[in-house]
Amino acid sequence: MKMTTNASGCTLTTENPSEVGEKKSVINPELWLTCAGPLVNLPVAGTHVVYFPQGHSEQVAASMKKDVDAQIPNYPNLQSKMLCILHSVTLHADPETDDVYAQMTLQPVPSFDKEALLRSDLSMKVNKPQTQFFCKALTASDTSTHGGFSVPRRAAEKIFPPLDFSMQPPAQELIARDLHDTQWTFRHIYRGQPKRHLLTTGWSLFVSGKRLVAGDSVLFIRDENQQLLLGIRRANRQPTNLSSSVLSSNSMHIGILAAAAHAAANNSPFTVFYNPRASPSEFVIPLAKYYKAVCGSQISLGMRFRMMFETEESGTRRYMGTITGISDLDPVRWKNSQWRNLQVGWDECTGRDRRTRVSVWEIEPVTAPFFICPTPPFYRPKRPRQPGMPDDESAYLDNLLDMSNKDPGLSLVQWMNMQQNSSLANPIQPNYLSPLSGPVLQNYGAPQISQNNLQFGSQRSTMPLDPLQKLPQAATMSPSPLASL
Amino acid sequence: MKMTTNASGCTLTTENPSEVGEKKSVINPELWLTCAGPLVNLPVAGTHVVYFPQGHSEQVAASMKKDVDAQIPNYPNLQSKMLCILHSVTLHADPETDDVYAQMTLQPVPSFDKEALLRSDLSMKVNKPQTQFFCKALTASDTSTHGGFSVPRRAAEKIFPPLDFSMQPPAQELIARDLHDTQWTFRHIYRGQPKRHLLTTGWSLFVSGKRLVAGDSVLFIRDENQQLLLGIRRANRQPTNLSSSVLSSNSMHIGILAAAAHAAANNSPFTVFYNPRASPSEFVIPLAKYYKAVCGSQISLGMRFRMMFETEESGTRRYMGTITGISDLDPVRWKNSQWRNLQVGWDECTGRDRRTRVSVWEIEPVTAPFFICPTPPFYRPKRPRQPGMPDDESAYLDNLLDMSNKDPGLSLVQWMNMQQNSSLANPIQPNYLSPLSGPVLQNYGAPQISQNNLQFGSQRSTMPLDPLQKLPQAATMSPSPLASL
DNA sequence: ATGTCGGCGCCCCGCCGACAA
DNA sequence: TTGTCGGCGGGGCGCCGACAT
Repeated sequence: MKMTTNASGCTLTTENPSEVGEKKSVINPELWLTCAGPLVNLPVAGTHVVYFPQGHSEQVAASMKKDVDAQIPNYPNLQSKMLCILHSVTLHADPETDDVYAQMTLQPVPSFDKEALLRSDLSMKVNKPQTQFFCKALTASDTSTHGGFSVPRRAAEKIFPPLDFSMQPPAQELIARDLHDTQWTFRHIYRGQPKRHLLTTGWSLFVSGKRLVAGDSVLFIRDENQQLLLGIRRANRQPTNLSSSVLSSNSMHIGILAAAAHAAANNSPFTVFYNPRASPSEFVIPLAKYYKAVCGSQISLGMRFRMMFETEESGTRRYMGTITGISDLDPVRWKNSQWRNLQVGWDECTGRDRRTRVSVWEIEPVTAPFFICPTPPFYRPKRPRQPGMPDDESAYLDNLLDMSNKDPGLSLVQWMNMQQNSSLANPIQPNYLSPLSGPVLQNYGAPQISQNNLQFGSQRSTMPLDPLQKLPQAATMSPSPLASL
Repeated sequence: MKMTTNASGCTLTTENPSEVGEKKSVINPELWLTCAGPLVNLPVAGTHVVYFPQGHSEQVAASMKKDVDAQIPNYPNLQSKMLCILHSVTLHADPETDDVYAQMTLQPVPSFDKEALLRSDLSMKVNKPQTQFFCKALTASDTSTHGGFSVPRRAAEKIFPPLDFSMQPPAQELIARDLHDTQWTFRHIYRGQPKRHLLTTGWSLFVSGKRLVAGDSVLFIRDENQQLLLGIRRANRQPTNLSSSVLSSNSMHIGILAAAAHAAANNSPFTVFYNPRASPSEFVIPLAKYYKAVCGSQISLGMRFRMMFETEESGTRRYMGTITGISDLDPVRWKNSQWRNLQVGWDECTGRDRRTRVSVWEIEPVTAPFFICPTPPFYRPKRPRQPGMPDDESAYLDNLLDMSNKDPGLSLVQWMNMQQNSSLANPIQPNYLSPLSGPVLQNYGAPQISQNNLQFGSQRSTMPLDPLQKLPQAATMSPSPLASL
């Protein structure tokens, strides 16, 4: 198994040749991430994550273009979320379609400690190397057999090696490798009236080889060795495998739930696949991201927030929205789940995916104006929190713990209670509770928390020692209540 | 849902447009069966079948090119076989690869009666319409862009409409439809020196459209309306979906077992997919086929048998073999399962698939010579059974019941006991037990059998009325023991 | 009987600048 | 700045019979 070590010292397992067969190539992580899109943030191997079976099931439903309707057995011991150690993350690309996906090995753990939270938070900072790239949606001319590919001027100047403009016309041979390490060669020429950058010879082979059509996107990046890499993103989000021909949609959903339930009961490892472009929402969330979102924010009806969306050109853009409801997405199967339990409205059209439900860790709360939120419980004169603004890292971490130790805002218990008890009639009047009880992270005496049924995962098995961490057995903290409370 | 009724009055559900999407075409059953191969025998909707989760799991493993190795939770209440009603059979073809597969809806039932057995036996006789067809493996010349398709002389004369030989050269336009009802047109010409049948114009579009390579096969059939249909069979049995990118192999296996266990516990319907060309063995067996094989034959070490194999040209051929062992394929997970529990050796090379393990219903026992089988328990002077020989139907059915009522040979209980108790040291000496007890089918007083744990499926739930059958509630018979005895 | 190849006609792939949006 | 098109040259697709097996 090949490991790459990034700047932070965290390891990212990229490919397991023994499992994929004779394939010897290693997926380039930068290229994989660029293909996955600007919003995808893979958790780092060795850190703690929160796994949502409901979201996992949702991704399969999206891949199959089918609802989760059929009768699926209840797994009463299966939580709506599971605290896990992420043992490995391997990057893959479908050899037929070039669709990127990740394979993650998770192992449920009953609780986490301070260091795990710190490590998770640290890992979130170093995940995305900001590689130089460009991404263009293919036009009808680009994909027709009549001609080549028209390269946007800025893109060519930023990514491609500089041309020798003493030549007439200036031209060079470009060699780029895709996710499977296949080489593609193109003739890059600067000609025409007015002058423009074009890819000619070799381009049609690429289009037909990848079966690209107008609307699909192609992207080029330069890695740290100045090597040219290229990837594709298909436009039509229609699932190719309408019916799986191997397993019924029902069996797939059952398989996911049963595998998770079995792993939870035995604290044993299990494997999931994450397809970034199949479904809009991630279902394996870094612990720190989850923790900060759930413990660090007040969620209330009428609350204003911002959220990131992907633009056509693979950029990001924030849209403003308002929380219009807090309710279970599936009150029958997943009661009191935090998975997409916020109903939202948007100030403007958010493009293709009009999401009406999001999870709390997907949004950035905006400090409410005084007439809506007269006593902001998060107001700190000395260190105001600006969600979404990059801070000095040490200050940020300090802030994270500071928040937990001194001013946790709503505890999770309060928040969950609020969810259950609040009447959702008035969308303007905020109906959160003011912070009353002590901070969660000060509860170092774990037993009483355990009695209160506040642990992640299964209660009947004792916590196995995490093989990846040799931490002193400090006090464990369990700030999250069970959804089945 | 479109239903077609064949000669016997049995219905075969062919396609469910609402589930596949906007696709309105109905899969032609004859074409589907021809593509599936001569050995495939689909059970008929409305009849009883025996479902083997182990075989189902095996097919998924073959599709994924992966062993069933990972830790899979035990389902102690899941039998190695389940008696089911087959509610529906819908035929499908992968839109990308044209691979044929069938979707079956099964519902566990605890027992069956005499009429169910008769209906199952009847349904086996009417399944295969012997359509006229030809099948040719494509040569390098057939698939190259240099030329067209060379049609074997006999094939063209048998399947294609006759040419007008007054023309110079004789030629016509052929229109054939594939499994998706897509029309393909070819120029059929009789020319060259020596004269031969060729498909020219249109052929290369077909080859590139289906992505055929040398070694793949193409087949043409004429349906009852004299319409030309065509299908393909790919040569390389390498699974296209090496890694599923949606579900881990482990979750798939768990999904199969959990779905079957849930259905068995609740006597509720569940759905399976059967890929005829992914794995060599069927895992949904008509009840009568299973019953005749298990109750109608003696199985012993050293026993001689014949078995059908598919030839290169989509024909059938029998190979002779010897039973060299009787043992569990998976003694840990599937103890005392009848799934491929016979180890066999072959007299000659059986071609590509050298199967070393088969199930008893896959073979045709050959009456052993006297020096090996001194007291053949099946010897009936008045009506000797000739396995594999087509009999008069009424006589055959009579024989089936006759056998059950008067001379069942080994009862299943005896046979299972034999499996467990026999020492397998001597491969020549037959070590079966001689028939001792009375016939199973005479045990009409079901309760005592139920006490002996001889029922299919779950015991705790009562048998739900089969909605497809309005049979008089005759006495039920339960000849099969549980594998977990 | 049929797989492969040389010959060769012509279609269309693909490179070019001219426009226009 | 860049999407589309007419022009047009040449490579290869594809039809033919000649062989060989």
